Amino acid sequence: MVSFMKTKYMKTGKTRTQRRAGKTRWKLKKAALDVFSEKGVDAATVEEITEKADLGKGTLYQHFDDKEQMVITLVEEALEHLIEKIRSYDDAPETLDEMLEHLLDAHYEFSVESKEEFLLIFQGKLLLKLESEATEELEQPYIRYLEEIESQVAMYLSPRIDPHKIRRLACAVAGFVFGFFSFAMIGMSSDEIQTSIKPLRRVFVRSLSVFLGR
Amino acid sequence: MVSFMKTKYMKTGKTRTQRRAGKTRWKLKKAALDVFSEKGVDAATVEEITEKADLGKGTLYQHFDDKEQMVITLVEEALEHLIEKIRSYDDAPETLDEMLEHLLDAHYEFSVESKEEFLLIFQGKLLLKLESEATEELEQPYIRYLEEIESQVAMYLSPRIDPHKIRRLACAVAGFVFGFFSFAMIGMSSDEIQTSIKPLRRVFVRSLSVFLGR
DNA sequence: AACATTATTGACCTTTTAGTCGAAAATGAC
DNA sequence: GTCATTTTCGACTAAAAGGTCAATAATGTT
Repeated sequence: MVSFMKTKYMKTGKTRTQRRAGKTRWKLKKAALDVFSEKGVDAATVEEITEKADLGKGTLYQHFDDKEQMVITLVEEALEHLIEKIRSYDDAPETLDEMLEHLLDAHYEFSVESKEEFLLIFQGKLLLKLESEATEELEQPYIRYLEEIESQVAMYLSPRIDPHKIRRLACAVAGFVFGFFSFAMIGMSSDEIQTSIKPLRRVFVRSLSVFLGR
Repeated sequence: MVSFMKTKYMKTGKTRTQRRAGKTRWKLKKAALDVFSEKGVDAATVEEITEKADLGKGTLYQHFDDKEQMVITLVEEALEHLIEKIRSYDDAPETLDEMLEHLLDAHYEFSVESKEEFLLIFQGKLLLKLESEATEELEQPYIRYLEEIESQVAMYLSPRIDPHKIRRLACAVAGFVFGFFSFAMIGMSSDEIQTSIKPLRRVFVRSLSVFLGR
């Protein structure tokens, strides 16, 4: 019988069994993220994931309903991380331009530091447009992400500005970043990408700023 | 025995049998494009395609080696169409700005007129980044597409301009367009997309133009 | 230690799907 | 019309992959 937690586990609130399960879940997510970003969500197989995680196949189904649920979980978390990145800055941007630059930088850094999650977000976005059962569940976190960008930008704008206009701006920022990198990965070396983003960022920011009527 | 073409077929150079086969191939491509853009390349099955084309399964394998080969063919054709769209304009752009605006317009119109091909191009680009056997064969047409943008733009620039800079510009144009629409499709109605692209286009063009040192 | 609970396992079952092939249909040549 | 050639067809095979579950291992409780 479980009754309630023994005193010796009060510190972490977790028994060893729970920690083991937690670690297993983590290993599964890590492996899945790797495989998804490497081969694509659809092409990835459950066995590849469990193999990479060095776990039995059944274990995955202990922790997740199915592959689709797993994708949703990972996309949600990835977008959460991206949002965190967007929210955190060393020193707060003082002008709209600075904020826009920060946004592009945050995306760029995220694409470098968390390449796997970046690729997953990109894939998930595509899945959204394609007929899929999970569309609604998957759409939610993307909306939240766009809203985060909007709210960050809105701070620098008159409250009377057309919300649609801000939405367009958010789409433009997200689209430009994801789109540019995706094309850049085809036609440019990673060095070139790095040196390219700086000057392009400046002009892009300038144009967005103008777009918002500054 | 076939010997050589009879006079009555000299006009088209095709017998009725050949025309039938040609039409069948066309129906297969059309159906595949629909299914690929609707459910995604990976999720699409061969039977869905032949079903939609109202043809037997074996027929597909008469015309294409396999699904992958089919994807490559369709992506190549789609990019060819996009390139044609880029090349054709009512009256030739006179300035760099006009050319850049034309480029964005061409992409936008293409995304509306040939939504299926647009989505396929988008998917193919993603496949490129993911581990895939067809990577090289698929990469080629995308490079050609980027080069087409570059050559269009180069006409308005001093020949001494850094080729890398033009490549960056091409990536930016392609990335912005594909990325923006992809995100716009999540967060905006198609009316909003349409009214959004105009003002964004102008400022984006302006900033690209500045980027090129004009 | 003995027993209860929870987590893990991988052989197994089932469904799906790519790809094949001999038969049938359509067309061409005479 | 008759026979050759090309195209189409769909039942069939084999392989792959998702998902299940009874057995096993690890941990928790007394």
